Amino acid sequence: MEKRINYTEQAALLKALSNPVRLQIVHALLRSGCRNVSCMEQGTGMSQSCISQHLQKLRSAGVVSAQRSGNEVYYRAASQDAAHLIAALFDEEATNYVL
Amino acid sequence: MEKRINYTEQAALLKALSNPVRLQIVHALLRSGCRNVSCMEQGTGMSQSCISQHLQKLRSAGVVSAQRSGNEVYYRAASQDAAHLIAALFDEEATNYVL
DNA sequence: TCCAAATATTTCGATATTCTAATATTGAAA
DNA sequence: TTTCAATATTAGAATATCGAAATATTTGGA
Repeated sequence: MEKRINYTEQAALLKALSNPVRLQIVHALLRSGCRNVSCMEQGTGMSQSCISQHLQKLRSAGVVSAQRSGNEVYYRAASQDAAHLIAALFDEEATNYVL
Repeated sequence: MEKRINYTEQAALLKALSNPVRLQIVHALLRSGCRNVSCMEQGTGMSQSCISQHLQKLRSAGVVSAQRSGNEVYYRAASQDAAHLIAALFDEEATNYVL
């Protein structure tokens, strides 16, 4: 029974994470750091619009999910695969991650 | 002693692998499959020029290395980090990889 | 209702990516 | 030396990405 590999799909995951800002955002979420946009602005030094656009991409890739609470929107890492990948990338334990 | 994280650098590795053709090429190299361009043409269905250009990118990212032998050029996976990452992506053992 | 805070969306210019087609290079063999 | 097979390079069109600026939306509170 051969393992079926979809390179297009896996490449899409890599692509979603292949930007420094997005990578930092997801990593912070996994380590339970920044959860809303304004915090991510601080962390990355990018504009609100820029962060929001990156979060959009991450959402449509299924890497993060969002939940509104009053004025703010709380983001969470939502992909086991992404977590697994990032753990390997940074040589960390995925079991310490929050998702 | 905090771990120093360079998101730009790690994102660059992800980016180098974030294309289906490049991902398949590197995966095949790691599994000791295709080693020269003409074989990769077969495997991916892409043109010779296209493969060659992707190999260029992979080389400048340090993911593969090349060695000429007569008419042909043999490529090899050259990055432990990339191997580690791809092993996680495909849920395989990096110890089975060739590099 | 009106306003302010937090976030999202749209628009736009600059740059990057990807592929094909055409051409160049390299090495071996006739 | 000519030629062929393998690979590399260049050029160009179509499309995607990125970030800033401006504007829109949503929600809670005065």
